[in-house]
Amino acid sequence: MIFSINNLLQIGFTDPKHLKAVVLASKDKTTITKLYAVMIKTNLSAHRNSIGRIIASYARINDIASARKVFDELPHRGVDTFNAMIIACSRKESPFEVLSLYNQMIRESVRPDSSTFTVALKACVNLMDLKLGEQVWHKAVDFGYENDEFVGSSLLNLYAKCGKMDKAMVVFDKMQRKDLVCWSSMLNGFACNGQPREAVDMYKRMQKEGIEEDEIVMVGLVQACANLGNPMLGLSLHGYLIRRDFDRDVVVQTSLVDMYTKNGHLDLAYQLFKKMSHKNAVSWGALISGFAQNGLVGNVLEFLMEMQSCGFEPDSVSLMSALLACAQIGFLKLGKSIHGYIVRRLAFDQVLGTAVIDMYSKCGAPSCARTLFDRMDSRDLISWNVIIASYGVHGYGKEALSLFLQMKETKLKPDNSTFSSLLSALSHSGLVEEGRYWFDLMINEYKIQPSEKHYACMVDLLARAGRVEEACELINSMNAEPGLAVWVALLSGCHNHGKFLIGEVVAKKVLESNPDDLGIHALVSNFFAMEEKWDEVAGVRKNMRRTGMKKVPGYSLVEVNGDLHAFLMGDKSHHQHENLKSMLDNLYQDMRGTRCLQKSEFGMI
DNA sequence: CCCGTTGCGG
Repeated sequence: MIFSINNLLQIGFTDPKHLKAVVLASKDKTTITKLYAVMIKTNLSAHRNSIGRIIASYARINDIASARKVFDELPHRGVDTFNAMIIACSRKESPFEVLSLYNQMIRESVRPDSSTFTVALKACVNLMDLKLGEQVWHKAVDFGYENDEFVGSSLLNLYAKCGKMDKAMVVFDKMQRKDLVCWSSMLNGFACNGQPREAVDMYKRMQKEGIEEDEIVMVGLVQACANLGNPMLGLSLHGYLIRRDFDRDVVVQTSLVDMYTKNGHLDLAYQLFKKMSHKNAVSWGALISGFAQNGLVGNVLEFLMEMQSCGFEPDSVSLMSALLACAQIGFLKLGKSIHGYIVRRLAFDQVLGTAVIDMYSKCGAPSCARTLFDRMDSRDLISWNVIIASYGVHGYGKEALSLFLQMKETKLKPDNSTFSSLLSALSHSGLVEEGRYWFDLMINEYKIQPSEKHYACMVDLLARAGRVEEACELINSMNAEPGLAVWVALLSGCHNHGKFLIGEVVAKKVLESNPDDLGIHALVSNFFAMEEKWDEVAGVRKNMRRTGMKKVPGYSLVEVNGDLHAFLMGDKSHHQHENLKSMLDNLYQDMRGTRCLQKSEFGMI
């Protein structure tokens, strides 16, 4: 039976059967308010969940304040009214309100049900509060919801989002009944926690048990494929998605675009993107960030403009990619205007602010970076890491250390990248003793196991200062087999300080790992040249020509009034080449004349 | 009522 609202408002309604039709039909505030007034007058308001439906109606039109008013005016609140209010707050993403209502229920001895616990757990996920979530779960068990699929999948999701896949796995295996959401929570959890192999295993297990998959499960699988670094697997998955007709979903398409860019197939990513009939801001973000991560700066800027012409204003994700692109090529002028746009149109928050600061640092304006860093409202771990790295790469080891000491005064705990930046800064400034001191403290006080990067920094630090033997001792103390970066740092030290005997062994080690970097081969070649071992030099040179090296040699890029000028080794194509060459010759003569030129005399920009 | 896409650092 269908009733029109006006009809019901006229005749009044006394039958609970009217409720569903009434509330479903109410789409504007005035009607809902009228309905509420009628309900209060009739005995219907006493009917189970009639008021809950009014609250839900207000929530549906996003008028939480009215919903709250109705809720607060009620003399007696049952589980359904509480749930309606809790779900309304959950839609609005107000986890604190959700949990406050949940606590109120417990206090007033209103028995929560499955949906109460489900939504309360989701609030804990939003807050990333594992401890609180586990408390809610224990309460759910007390009330007999241990085997509820909704509560169970929320718990799995809590563990997944907090990076506790081991705990999730224990719960999952003990679950008596699992719905599709439970499976996708696990699969997506593995995919998002850097365990793509386990995600694929989970999918295989699903197939073995005959579970019917959906788009959401497939998104997790695509993400796993993106991180597996197996482009062929990604291609065949895409084929499967087409055959199963799962490829028409925007989210599936966007995750495929992301997968292709992560696997280096930018052409396929763009082809797919072009074919998408509905693109959202996230799709644009995936495309732009994919090209930015692969260093294709021109495309990033082009897409950013195309995005605008399609009616999407640049958001924080696309601008972050644009800033990364500017940082890569030193495009200070564009970086500055993006900074301006962010201040005017968005917010200079922690994440965007840090990206801007990093951009200034990489574009050769470390003092701008520092000024912005000091002006930030709040700084997270990455902000500190960026500013410490900024001083390091510009050769200000002492300042990097001083900022590190300031960071120690905050609540933030330095992590392995903080120490990477610090040690690298100390290394480039020749602060050997400080480097040794903080390296030891990192291990003993901060309990951070030194990684390959840290060892490479330390070997660089010692070898650069000519303490090659000490560097060798450090390498011998390593648990794992040293990687290429360590040997290159050591060889560089041997080259600069004429350590023939050690260098020869190290050069062999470097060549053994078949580096695809031209610069490394050049270093080995230069080392042999210093030893006047011309046969070896010829061998390395021949090898360089024979095997196409992946990494192109370094080149300088200078921006003048918004125009970019690139200079490659031996490249004479610049229109002012002769002028530039004589200018550089003059500068070089001047510098040789000024014997004790200090770095600080260059000043900061 | 529970699960899905993009994003700052070495």
